[in-house]
Amino acid sequence: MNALPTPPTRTRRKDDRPAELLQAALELFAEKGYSATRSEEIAKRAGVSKGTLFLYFGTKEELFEAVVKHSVTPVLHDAQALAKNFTGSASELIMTLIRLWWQRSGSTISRAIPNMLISEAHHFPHCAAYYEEEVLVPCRQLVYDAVNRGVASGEFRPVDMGHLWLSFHSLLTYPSVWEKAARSTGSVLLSEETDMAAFIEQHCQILLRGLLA
Amino acid sequence: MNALPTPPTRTRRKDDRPAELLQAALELFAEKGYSATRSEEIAKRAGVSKGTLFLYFGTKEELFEAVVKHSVTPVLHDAQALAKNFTGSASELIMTLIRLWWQRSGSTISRAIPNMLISEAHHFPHCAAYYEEEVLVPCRQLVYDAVNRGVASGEFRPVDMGHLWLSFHSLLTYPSVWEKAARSTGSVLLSEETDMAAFIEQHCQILLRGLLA
Amino acid sequence: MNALPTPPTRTRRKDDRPAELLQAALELFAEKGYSATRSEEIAKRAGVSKGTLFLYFGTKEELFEAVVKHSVTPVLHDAQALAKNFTGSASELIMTLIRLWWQRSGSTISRAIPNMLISEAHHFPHCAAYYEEEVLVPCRQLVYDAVNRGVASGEFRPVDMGHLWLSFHSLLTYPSVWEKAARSTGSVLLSEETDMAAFIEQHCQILLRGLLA
Amino acid sequence: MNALPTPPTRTRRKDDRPAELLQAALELFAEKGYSATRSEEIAKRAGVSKGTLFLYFGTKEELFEAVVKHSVTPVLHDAQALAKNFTGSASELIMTLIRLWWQRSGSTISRAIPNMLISEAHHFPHCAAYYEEEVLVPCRQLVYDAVNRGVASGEFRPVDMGHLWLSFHSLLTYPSVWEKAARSTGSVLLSEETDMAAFIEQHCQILLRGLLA
DNA sequence: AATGAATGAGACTTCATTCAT
DNA sequence: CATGAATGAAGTCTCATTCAT
Repeated sequence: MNALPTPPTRTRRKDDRPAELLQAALELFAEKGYSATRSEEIAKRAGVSKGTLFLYFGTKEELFEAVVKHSVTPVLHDAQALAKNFTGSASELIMTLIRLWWQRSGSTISRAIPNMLISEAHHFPHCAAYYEEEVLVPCRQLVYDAVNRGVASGEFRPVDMGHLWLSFHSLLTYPSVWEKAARSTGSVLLSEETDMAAFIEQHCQILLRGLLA
Repeated sequence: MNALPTPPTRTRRKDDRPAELLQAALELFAEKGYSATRSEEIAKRAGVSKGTLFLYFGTKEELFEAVVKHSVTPVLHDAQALAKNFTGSASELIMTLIRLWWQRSGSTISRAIPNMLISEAHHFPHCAAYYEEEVLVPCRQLVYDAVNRGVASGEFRPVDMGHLWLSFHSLLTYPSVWEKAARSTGSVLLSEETDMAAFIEQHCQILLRGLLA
Repeated sequence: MNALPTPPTRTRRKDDRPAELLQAALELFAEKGYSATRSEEIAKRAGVSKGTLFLYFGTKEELFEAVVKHSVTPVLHDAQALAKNFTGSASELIMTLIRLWWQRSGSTISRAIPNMLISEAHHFPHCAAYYEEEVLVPCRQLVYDAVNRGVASGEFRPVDMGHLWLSFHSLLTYPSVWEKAARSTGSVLLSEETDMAAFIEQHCQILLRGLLA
Repeated sequence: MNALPTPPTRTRRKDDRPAELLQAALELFAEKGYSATRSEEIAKRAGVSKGTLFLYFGTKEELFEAVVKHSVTPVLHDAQALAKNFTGSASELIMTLIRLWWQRSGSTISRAIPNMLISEAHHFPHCAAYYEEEVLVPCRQLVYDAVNRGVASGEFRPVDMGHLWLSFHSLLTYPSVWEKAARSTGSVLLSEETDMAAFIEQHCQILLRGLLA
């Protein structure tokens, strides 16, 4: 009754703002896509005014690029480090990488990014190119190396590597697609209740089993 | 003054208008996505004026819905008919269905539809719901029936059917994603030269092999 | 009382619109300058909506450029034609040219253009460059030729031609400056009632007299 | 703890702030015009923060007004003093006044002011009115008195004084116009290399000669 | 039926000014 | 006094849709 919550007067929080804006932007981009999200909405969700957003990120496009880098880069680096030191079988390496990706990206809100990058690439051509070169190429390399190790050891039968990369790309991409589909229709088939983790697990196991020599 | 007796053959007849508009719309939607395609462009490609477009389809959204129905329904019906009369093994049935889908949809311009429906669903909520109920649900049923047949006959090991449907949904969806990605960035990894037919073939074989008992 | 003026419903006047918009734009630019004039205002004065303006001129900048060309080019061409065929003395030629400029430009609303081009050049760099090359250079040439003729015939004493061009440039420019000054303050000194034609006449006569050998 | 006995020489003293801000503002206004100059830029050039600028001058408009007064008033006062005590001919008085103006204003950065006042008057209506009353009116009086003296002594022929004032107003105004034109386009005709002092000299001599009886 | 000129809501971005620290 | 983070009004341009012809 008498304790009004802190009145939302202009607070100065220079250090926290970027992260707050990034988070708000990621959430809204994930919910509605890039172009359907209005800048002002992002600002409002971050608790600041429209102007403040543009104080930290000069352009909607720049903001998006920051969201992508912030969300994607650390996971990729960790995956590369993990692969470098891995000692188990090829199947185990692949499953471990997929699980890492799932925990850090696929199961989080940032899973929305890949499909957004694809569907709305014309809004941020620079970022799309960056993603291609700095994210997708290294990812493919990880897949190549892991599968080649398995083929060399006789664990896997030989397959076309270019096409196999697409199999994994499709996997990496799918939660993004699934989320948007489930979110935008009140989809029963693709409901939020789906246990995506279990799907990923089963799908990978089928794939790996199908690769065995 | 002297009207020619033979009416000019091949003259644009108004009966063809809807189909021509549908075709133009499909092409442009596939190239650039729904919202990036301007109504006027569609009209121009169909050789009519902007006003005429809205004469046949009251709304851009309605037009899109018509495009979807026009492209998707016949394929689905043929697939259902095929499955009903199929006599071979479960693996063979699945491969045959996938190949039918590939020939009639995945390899044609209409493959762009699924991802568009997902990415831009907020522009046509009604159509997205229609697609869910009238297309995805029957598709899933086809997968269920085929796989169940295989499990029953001992050809496949038992797996979670809900998750397996997602494996197939991801496959049905992927060419759409791939095309947009390859198109919008000058992607090397996802280049237009990729032999998608071969990828589909290999991917399915890995999946089916991974399902074997 | 009972005859309401024609209701301003959407009229289609494709042919007249550009000229109407050009006129409205010139008036407002002259009143308030380029950047202080809002696009919507121009549209409103021309009796159309904001969107219509951009239908005919893709950009505010383009509109301005059209205004400039429309206003300036014909006068320059006529002046060049006049000079080519002129047979009287150098003083007479100069007075005739100045009077032509005054009647067709200096005394009309388009006199506002020169100073606008100077003061707000950063808003339309392309147009400023065009004006320099296509208008100012030819103007200077007219002055050069006329004065040189006078010097050659012994009518004028020799003076520095570069500086003399500035004397004329300052004259060509001044009504633009004067108008804006008189308009923006309720200036008594530079009041609208000033007889600019008489000023021009006197100023030129002083200059020409000062040039006599 | 141990305060140095000699206070740091040349330290920025707050007494200098206004003058430093005024100088920075004049420079930037001269370079880019009033509205194209951002407040923050002025502050930065003066070595203070945006907030401090508004501490000394409550408004951008007030700042501009201070710049104008600071630049213009002293020169006017000196010119008035000079005229009062002058003993030579009318032509000599006029040339002397013009040279004073040139040295103290026309050849310095503050020459940018007159055209700015005219072109962007709508941003500072109050200042424009002040300038009219406190600067232009006295200036005209100086011209009137000087020329009348010449006419009375038989040195000049009689001319319309109102129009003659415009001749001088155009001269006082022109360097401002010329500078902006030369600066904003890479003008060849109005290049920075022009010897404006020589132009002024020649132009005045032509005018005075044209006035001789 | 067909046309295409006209409409106007809506989105991004700038920048003078305020105010908590 | 000084700072600079925060604000929000204002302006340009796009494009689906309407409607006079």
